[in-house]
Amino acid sequence: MTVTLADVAARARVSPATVSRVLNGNYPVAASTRERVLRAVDELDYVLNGPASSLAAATSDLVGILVNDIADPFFGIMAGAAQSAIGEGASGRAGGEKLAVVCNTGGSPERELTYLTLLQRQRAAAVILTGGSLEDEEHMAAVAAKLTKLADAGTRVVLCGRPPVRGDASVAALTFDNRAGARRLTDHLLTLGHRRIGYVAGPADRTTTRHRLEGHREAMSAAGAAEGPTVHGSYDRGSGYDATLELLRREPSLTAIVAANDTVALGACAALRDRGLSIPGDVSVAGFDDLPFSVDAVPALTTVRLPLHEAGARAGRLAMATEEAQPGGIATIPAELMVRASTAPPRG
Amino acid sequence: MTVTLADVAARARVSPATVSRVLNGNYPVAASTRERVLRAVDELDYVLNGPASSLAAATSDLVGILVNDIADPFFGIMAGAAQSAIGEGASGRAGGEKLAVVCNTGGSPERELTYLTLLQRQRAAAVILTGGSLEDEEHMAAVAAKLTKLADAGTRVVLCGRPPVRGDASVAALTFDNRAGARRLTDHLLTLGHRRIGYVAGPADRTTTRHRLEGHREAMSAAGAAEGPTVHGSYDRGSGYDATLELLRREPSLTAIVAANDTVALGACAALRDRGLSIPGDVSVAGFDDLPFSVDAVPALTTVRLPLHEAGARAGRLAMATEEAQPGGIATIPAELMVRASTAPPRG
DNA sequence: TTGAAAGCGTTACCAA
DNA sequence: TTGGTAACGCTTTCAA
Repeated sequence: MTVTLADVAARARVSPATVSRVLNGNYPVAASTRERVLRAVDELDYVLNGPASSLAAATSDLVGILVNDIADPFFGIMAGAAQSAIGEGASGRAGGEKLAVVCNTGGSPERELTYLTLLQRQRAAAVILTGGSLEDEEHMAAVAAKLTKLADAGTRVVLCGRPPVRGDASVAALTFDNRAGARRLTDHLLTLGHRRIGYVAGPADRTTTRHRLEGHREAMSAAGAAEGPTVHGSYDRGSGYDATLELLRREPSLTAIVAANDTVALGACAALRDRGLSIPGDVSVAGFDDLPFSVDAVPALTTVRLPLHEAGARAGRLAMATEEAQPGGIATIPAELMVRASTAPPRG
Repeated sequence: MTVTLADVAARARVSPATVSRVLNGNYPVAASTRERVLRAVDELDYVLNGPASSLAAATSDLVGILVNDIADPFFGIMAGAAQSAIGEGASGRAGGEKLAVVCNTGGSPERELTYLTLLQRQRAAAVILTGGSLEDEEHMAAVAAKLTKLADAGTRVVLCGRPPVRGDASVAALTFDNRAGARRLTDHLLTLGHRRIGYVAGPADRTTTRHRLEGHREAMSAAGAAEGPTVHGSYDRGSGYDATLELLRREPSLTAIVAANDTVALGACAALRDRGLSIPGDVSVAGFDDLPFSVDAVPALTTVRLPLHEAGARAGRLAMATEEAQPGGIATIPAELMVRASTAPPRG
């Protein structure tokens, strides 16, 4: 029923081995032979059997990209960039096409492990984990073990925007300087004269949450400003909305709010509007990330710009083990403050 | 080096066949035997070899989800929902875990076909195509041929938010009523008294673009309103921004703008703000889709709500061939007008 | 440069 | 309920 390599070989009057070599382009094949084979492939409309190929070669052309929330543009941008980088490097087997697969963990540690197992089962060529990690000893150990096993089996592992795995030189990491970013974000508000600053944080048990909060506090104490109220929530808009209302309840005199990411910042803005407060007239808002809609949607939002495209592309290239490949290497992408719109100084 | 089924069998003192049966849960196995096998699996930390399994079973547990733009929350929501639906139906082989893989075509017809080939090569269990399709005879024929081939090979194919393939009863389709949605959106503005309405359309060669534009025009002519200016662009924010400026240039007296989707609508709002126009005081904006940030980000945006979650979940279930699976069936999800915030009537 | 043949690790059919 | 054993379709030495 289905066309196999043998059929193509018969039609081209060569051995299956030769067809395989033509398709993979790894071995020298006479030009005339190659052409005959390719014609046969075309005429028979032959499509390589991936599983069979992967079984024999002990590796597949699947590249897994794990994200915490596929509906969040933050991850979309990184995944898209990584995917492009992977596609460009096309040089593998059978046409060199890699299949970049985006896996949505939804922030659940179980699903994260499940996907890693699934990718391990598929003998994935590479795995890229994006975004912050859960700060749970047991889970981190489980993930670390899994990643080591993957790496040992020949799968390239890259962490992007997630802290490196201690003591594993086979896992490459690319991190964001969350602490410095949050510091600069807060510094900006302090420079404008704000002193009563509230903080909307992410989930308490995530690395990004902790690092950003630490950076914020460093800036506050360095400036001699009293630490304002902090409310934790998940990294989404609804959470930013609720947390902001809570901040205002605790401290009605706030003149600025720092949000753990842009999506949260949007929620904060919505809450402020609903409270009848103008932005940034009454309260200024600052957020992390670099989401495409933040500039337009929120006229006066200060944002730390994370080079998502670049990071994603770089992770993709690392995963493909090309020029930059340095397993075990740790590169940190510095947070770069960028005032996307002038946040106003406090009134009075 | 790596642990195989045979290793597990030896350790559990049973045959490989039995181990396979335990792992797949398809055949009756004595409870005591099962337990012995599972213990061995655990002790050896065995992970099934996916490619080998897929080769022997002639099918894999991969489910492909093609999206036009992974950074667009619209697709993220659909992909996430489909993925959940797929995960729930866990009943397949080897633990029943399906690997949902999201493939980003970037709207490129070539990449769309490439991904379909890749999924065909992987012997994917199902493929879900989301979003509008390019209206190009040649490309549509190529995709239709590919889909038919996939379906013939046992891959379930589902179209979600994309017009059905003519004459192929093996491909299930789930469509949005784009025409009626656009009509109701425009009707809403007309009812408020708007007469000078501009339209920001998507790319000229997409089905969604055409259907929505047709619905808009139907509403205009039915109300006896003169057709306003239309500008085409891609389905992103920057495009909405530019198109809006162009609309205002052509027709400074516009009192309302209809955008082909919410992302575009956000761009339109940004442009209006930059022009010093208040929304909806000077100009009202209406958009398609149901993006999570539209309500908060844009105070007065009228939106046609597409039941994305439901559609995605349903597509996922269709793909899994569970209760609703009706290959060849065509289900249409009606557009439902939902005023998310009161769009204002025109001034004067 | 090409061919022959031995795997690769599972599944599924046929017996027992 | 379990075991034996052909496939499954490709890759890759080893020879020629």
